[in-house]
Amino acid sequence: MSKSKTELSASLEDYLEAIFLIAEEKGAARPKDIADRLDVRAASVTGALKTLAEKALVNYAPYDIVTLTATGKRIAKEIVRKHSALLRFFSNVLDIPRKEADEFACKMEHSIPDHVLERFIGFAEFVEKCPNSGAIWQNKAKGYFCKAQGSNQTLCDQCSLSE
Amino acid sequence: MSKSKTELSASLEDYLEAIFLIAEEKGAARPKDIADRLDVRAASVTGALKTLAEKALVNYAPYDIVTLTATGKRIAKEIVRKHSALLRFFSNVLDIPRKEADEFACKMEHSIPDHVLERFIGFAEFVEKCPNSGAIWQNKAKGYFCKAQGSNQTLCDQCSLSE
DNA sequence: ACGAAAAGTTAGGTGCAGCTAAATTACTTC
DNA sequence: GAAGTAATTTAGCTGCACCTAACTTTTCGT
Repeated sequence: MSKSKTELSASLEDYLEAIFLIAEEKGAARPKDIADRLDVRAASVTGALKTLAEKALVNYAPYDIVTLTATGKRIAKEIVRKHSALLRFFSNVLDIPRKEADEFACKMEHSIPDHVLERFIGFAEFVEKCPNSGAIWQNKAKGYFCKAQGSNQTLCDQCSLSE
Repeated sequence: MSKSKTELSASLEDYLEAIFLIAEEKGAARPKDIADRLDVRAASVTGALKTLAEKALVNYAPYDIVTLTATGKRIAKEIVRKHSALLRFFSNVLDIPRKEADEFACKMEHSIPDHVLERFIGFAEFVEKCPNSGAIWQNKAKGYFCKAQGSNQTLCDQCSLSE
């Protein structure tokens, strides 16, 4: 028995995620698509697919189209969820440019504990839903982060940042 | 010339950081201390030290004490700065338990872009310094994250979360 | 339907970062 | 100062994740 333990490396998680997203976009995932998306060579994809097949996360047959098993799909969705949540936080709360936010989310998604993820999500929801605190926050944050465009207006009247 | 490019792996950055912190705590870093701190075997430390010495980041001589070069120290401080900033954010803003916050900071510190780091820092400063928005935020956050201890009081009167 | 081009696979290689086991050096302590 | 113990290093191995080069299979255009 070869480690049925579902402990995936960051790399294998990337493959799973890529397969899932490609399948969503264009129906089915072919090795070439995966290679392009992950910016690796086709040979590397073959290797990864074999490993994932051993773990029963993808259905793989040589020269055939790649699909996720039920388990594989479940795990892929988990990863996508993390990615999306992080992206949302970086974009909406920290106001990081999309591309950069996406890249960093990609790195973090493999190591973030569930527990911490929930906090990120809660935080983003709070900032988005709370028009008072959220708005103050975002404006202050931008003013603070980017003094160039900073107006002097004090949105938060008790705030020591409004010097 | 063997890659004077200062592109360090996450692993090597961990060694650098460990050496720096050990040196701060107890004056000098010995391989054993490093091994204990990073939870690797002594033999692995020797290997890493040789690599770091090649890159002129540590002063290494067999059986001698390990010190950082000026460059090594500069880089180590950068890493520590990132680690501290992330830890602060996770602890003070997201209210993650210390240990977990520390572990996750340890993973993120190697891949976070400067740009993003500054946002985290600004965010933490804002929440800490702004007694109005900050306090509302934190209380709502706790209430939101942890319904078990959630009182019904509405700190933010325009907030749609206070249902 | 056949031949070229594209896609996929295989075989074998690299670098990294860890490991064990065995040898060496340094440190105690009597 | 000799002996035992602890620390360190060396040598060689493993697994991972990528790569290139060469081969095989599939697909497509005419």
